[in-house]
Formats: sequence, structure tokens, C-alpha cells
Amino acid sequence: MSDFLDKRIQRSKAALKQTCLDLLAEKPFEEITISEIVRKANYNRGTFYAHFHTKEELIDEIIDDTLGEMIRQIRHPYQTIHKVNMKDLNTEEITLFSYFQEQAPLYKLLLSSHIRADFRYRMAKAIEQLFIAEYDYEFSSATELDPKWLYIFRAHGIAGLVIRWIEEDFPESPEYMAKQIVELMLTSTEVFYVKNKHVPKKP
Amino acid sequence: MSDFLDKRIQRSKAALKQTCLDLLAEKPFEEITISEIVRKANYNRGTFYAHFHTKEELIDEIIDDTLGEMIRQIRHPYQTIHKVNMKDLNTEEITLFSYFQEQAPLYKLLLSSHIRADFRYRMAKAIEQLFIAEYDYEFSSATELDPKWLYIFRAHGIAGLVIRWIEEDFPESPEYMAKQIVELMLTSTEVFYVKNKHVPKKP
DNA sequence: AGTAGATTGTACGTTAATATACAGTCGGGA
DNA sequence: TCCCGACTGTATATTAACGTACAATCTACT
Repeated sequence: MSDFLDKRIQRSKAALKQTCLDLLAEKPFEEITISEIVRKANYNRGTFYAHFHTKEELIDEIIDDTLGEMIRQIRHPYQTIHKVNMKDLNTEEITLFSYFQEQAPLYKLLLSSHIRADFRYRMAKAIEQLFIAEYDYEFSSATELDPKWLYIFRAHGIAGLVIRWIEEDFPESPEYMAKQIVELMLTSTEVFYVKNKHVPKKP
Repeated sequence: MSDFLDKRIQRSKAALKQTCLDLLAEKPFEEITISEIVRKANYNRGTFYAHFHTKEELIDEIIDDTLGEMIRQIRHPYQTIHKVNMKDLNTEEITLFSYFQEQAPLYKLLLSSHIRADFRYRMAKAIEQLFIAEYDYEFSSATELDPKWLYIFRAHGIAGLVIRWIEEDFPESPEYMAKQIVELMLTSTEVFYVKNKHVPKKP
């Protein structure tokens, strides 16, 4: 078993990560030093270097942890079932949005200017990879659409949507957002109109 | 330097103590097992035995820590001055009561039925020992009072008062209580009346 | 009465975290 | 300009915490 982790390692890494987040709430990432982190966390500096080479590596792992948990939340409604019919999906099973609300301070932090890392893109990328790895679409009609682009499109669409929802301080309820997501998955627009064009008058 | 403590020791003991308090909020002390504490704290059972022989020893150290901090709060107004005149004392310097309010959950727990230890008595005893060790009264007039009894009397009086204040959920403000304490120290009652006796009528 | 499961106390070899030291870099103040 | 203090990166011996194991006790269940 290689994914087994000594309790000391679990603790040390978790404490250093949490302390880094605490400091990040006060000041930008660039102003935080490794010495400062270990001092506040009450760890030896050597312990930091035993697990991370740089503080960038630390923040990367924080982001990976966070996005990993987000992915688990997205998976939640489909844990048991194999064939998912969006129209029948119980939106109460979609826990993603209330998860974001619970973790609002964390996500606000990772989206803030205190951290330069491209968190927005990484979130979209994580969702994209989940879709590609675990989900398979069944297209109702003959189409030449490469699923790849559907995955990318939807992943980045969802990421953009939830980030906006977070940044606007959750203007709608999680339940509302869950229903919106389902609707978005179900919506295809065969016809659309170009605005501000004159309808040709009949002769 | 014998009071120097390895960071690992600090962490392990602190974590085990805090976890014990967390469990104590849920269930009585007798129902808590050592295995349960280390399991929840995510420590090895051997680590517990490296620092404590029994869970009674653990709770004893929690109480000692707590009362130690309480003593520090009582000391606070007299940190710098040598000769204290109660009448001139700035009651804002008395931090004890707001400290209790901040630590209300902890003290409620230690006073609760979930722990059989005689916390009330130990609190009084701690105050008593502080008085004996660090304070010296100056008696204004000739008296045969043995200071020992004054110390005991006042220590247990103060303990009783603050415990009642905590148990009644802080019915008065910390500022009010601070002033009351000063008044109590200044009050001597030379004369008193026995109730429900008839005043002898003049002839 | 018997047995399965959990807790306790103790032991031991292994490993992560410790204190400590040293050389190098950097920025600010005299 | 030099110096001082702080941070970095690396190294090493020591030690606390680790996983693991075993025998003993206790409780609950049937």
C-alpha cells in the first residue's frame, strides 16, 4: 500500500497548508515567507523542506486538495447509478453548490488577488478532466460533434458560472443553481435570432 | 533549561487534551476511552502512554492548564506595581471576568456533570495558593486575625462568586463584576443587625 | 457458557520531526 | 560602503511518534 500515510506526515502537511491559508487571509502570497509559515505553525523549518521544495509547491498542493474535494462533490449525484437521465435527476443530490457556500472563505481566498495562481483555469481544467475520464454522453441524434469539445465547453461553462456565483456572494440559492445546471445540460437551441436586424417586410 | 519543550511534545499533548475536551462536550468522562481519544485525534495510542498513564492524568493536566491561565488573569492588574491600593485600582485592569466570558464553553464543561473532578474546589485552592504565595496584606488597625484565614476566606469567596456568575450565564457585565470585587475587598462590617428581633421600646 | 470484538498496557524496531549549525543571498540603515 | 538582521537551502545527530504485535481484561451478545 503506497497511498498509506504516516500520521506525522498527514499532520505536518495539513498544518503547514492551513497556516499558509491563514496567512493568505492577511497578506499576498509573495509577502509570505517559509520561515513565517513554520514559525506560526510551530514546526521546524526542516520539516517544511522535507515535504515541499518551495512555497509555490505548497500552494499548488492546497489547490489540488481543494479541487479534488470539489470533484468529489460533483461526482456525488452519480455515485451509484450508471445510466443518468438528466430529466429524472433529483436536484437535491447535487451538493456542489451548498458545498461552495460552506467553503466560501476558502474559495474567496483562492480567487482573491492575494494569490496569483490561475485558480480559475485550474478549476475548469479539473472539471474537464473529470468529464473526460468518467462520463460518456449519448447523443440523441446523428451529429458530427466531437465530444471533446462538449466536455471542454461544459467544463469551462460550469466553472465560469460557479465562480461568478461565488464572486457575487451567492445571489441565488444552491437549490436554484442546481436546477439551473440541469436545465443548462438539457438545453439545445436549434434556432436563434440575431438582434437589431430588421425583419423583412412583406411586399 | 528544563522547561524547554520539543515542538512534537507540545503538539501531541495539546491535541490529546483538546480532543478530550471535544469528546467531553458529547458524553461523560467515564464513557470516554483512551483508544477513542487517540483515534479521533489521529495519534498513535503509544503516544498517549508516553505522556499520560491514565485519562485521569490527562484531565488533571487540562484542569491545571486552565487554572494556571486563570491565575495569570488574576495577576494581571498587579504585574507592575508593588504596593496596591485597592481604592485607587483601575478596575479596567481586572481582566478576569471578560476572560471567563471568552472561555465560557471551557468553564461550563469543567463545571458540568460530565466531569466528576472537584473543579470548584480546585479553583478555590488555586486562588488560595496564589494569595499566600504572592500577596501580603497590610492591616489598618491592630487585629488578631491570622492572614491565613483571610486568604482562605477570600479565595473561596471569589471562586464561589465567579462560578455562580458563570453558571447563571453572566447576568452582570464583566465591568460590573470587577467593581463588585473591589468593593468586596474594601468592605468591612463593624456593625450588623440580627433580623426579626424587636427593637426594645423606650420606657 | 462460550465466543467475538474492543480496550488496555507494554514492548520494540523504524521513521519523521527535532534542534542546531553553516554558508549563501538579499534589503535597509548608519 | 559596510554591516546587520532575516530568509534560504542543506546537512546531521538525536528523539518523539510511528506501526505493529501480544497478552490480558472486559463487555455484549445468543
